[in-house]
Amino acid sequence: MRSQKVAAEDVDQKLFSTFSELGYDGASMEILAKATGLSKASLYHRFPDGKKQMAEHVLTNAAEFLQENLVKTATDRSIKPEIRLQKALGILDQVYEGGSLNCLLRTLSVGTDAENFKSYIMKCFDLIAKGFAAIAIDMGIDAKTAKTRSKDVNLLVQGSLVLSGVTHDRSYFKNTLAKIPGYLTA
Amino acid sequence: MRSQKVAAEDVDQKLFSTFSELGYDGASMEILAKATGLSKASLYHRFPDGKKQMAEHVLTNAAEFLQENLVKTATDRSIKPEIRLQKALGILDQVYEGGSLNCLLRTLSVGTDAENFKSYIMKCFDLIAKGFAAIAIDMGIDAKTAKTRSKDVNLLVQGSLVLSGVTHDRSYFKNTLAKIPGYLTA
DNA sequence: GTCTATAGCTAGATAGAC
DNA sequence: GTCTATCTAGCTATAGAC
Repeated sequence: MRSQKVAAEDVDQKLFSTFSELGYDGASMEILAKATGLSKASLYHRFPDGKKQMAEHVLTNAAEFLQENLVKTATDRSIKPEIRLQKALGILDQVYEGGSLNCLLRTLSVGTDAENFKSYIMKCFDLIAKGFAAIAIDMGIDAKTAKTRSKDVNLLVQGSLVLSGVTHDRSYFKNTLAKIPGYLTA
Repeated sequence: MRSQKVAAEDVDQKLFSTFSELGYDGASMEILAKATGLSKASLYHRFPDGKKQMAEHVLTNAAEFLQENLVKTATDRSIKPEIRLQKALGILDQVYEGGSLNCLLRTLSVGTDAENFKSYIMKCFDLIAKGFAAIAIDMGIDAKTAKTRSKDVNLLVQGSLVLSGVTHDRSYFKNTLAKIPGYLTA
C-alpha cells in the first residue's frame, strides 16, 4: 500500500493545534511530524523554509479565516447587527474551541523568532477588532467608542484564555464571551 | 582575581526576566547562563534539578513577593482602602515593569512541563485576587461581588499584557491599571 | 510526495580541576 | 563556588531512494 498524500487542510489544522498548545519552541519538528502524520522530510518538502515558515503559514491561514468568516459576517448589512454579533462570538468560540485551546496568537508571541511573528499576530487582532467595531457602529455606537471597545474585546478574550488555560476552567472564556454584547453596547 | 560569588538575588532577578521574556522552552541553559553571568555548571550547582527547578524557584519567589508586598499591603487596615488600592496597582506596575515585560505567569504556562508549573501560577493569581478582594470589601463591596471582580483584575491585566507585548504599546497595560479602581467599585 | 537515514549542531546535564 | 571540557540526547535540516 503506497503512502497517500495527506490533505493540506488536515496538515494545516494539526500545525495550528500543535503550535497553539506548545508554542513555537515547544513544538519540535519531531512533534509536528507525528501530529501531522508526515515525516520530517515531508514537512520540509511542503515548507522548504522549515518551522518558521510553518508558523507563518498557520498565522496567515488564521488571518484569512478571520477575514472570510468573522469580518465578512460582521460587515454583512443584510443581517441584523444583533445576529451578526452572536455569529461573531460563535466564530471566536469555534476558533478557540470553547476556551479549551490556547490561543495561537498568544503562544507564538513568546520565544524564539517571536518578533518575526508579531506583525502577523497584530493583523489577526486588527481583523477581530474591525469586525466587532463594524457591528457596534451598526448598533448605534459612535465610531470612536466602537473602536475602543472592539479593541477591548481582544483584551478580554485573551485575558480569559490565559486564565482558562492555566486553571483548565473554561468558564472564564465562556463568561467573557457572554459579557461582550453588554459591554460593546453599554 | 578569583571569581566572586554572584548574589542569589541577582541570579533570581535575571532568571525571572529571562523566563518572562522567552518562556520556558525559549530560555536555554546557555541563555540563562549568560544572563546570570554564571556558567551552566554553576547554575547546576545552585539548582541541581536543572531548568525545571529554576522555573519553580522563580515562581515560588513571585508568590512570596506577592504575599509580602501586594497581599500584606492590601490587607493592612491601618491604611485607607483607597490608598491600598493605589499601592497594589503600583506593585503590579512594578512587577510587570510598566507593561514592558511579558508576564512570567503567562510565559511559563505554555510549552514543555507547563502542566507542572500551573499550580504555582494559580497560586500567584490567587494571591493577586485575594489582595484586590480584601480592598474591595473594605471599600464597601459585598464579598461575592468583590471575589468576582478581583478575579477579573487578573483577566484584565493578563489580556492587556498580551496586547502590550504583541504591539509594544504599553498603553493597553497602563490604561487597564487606570481603569481598575472604577471597575472594582462600580 | 513520501520515506529512511543521517549530517551537523545545540540542547540539557555532568565530571573534575581549581 | 566557580570554571572548562565533555557527554548524550534531541534539535533543525538535508540527501537520496522509491
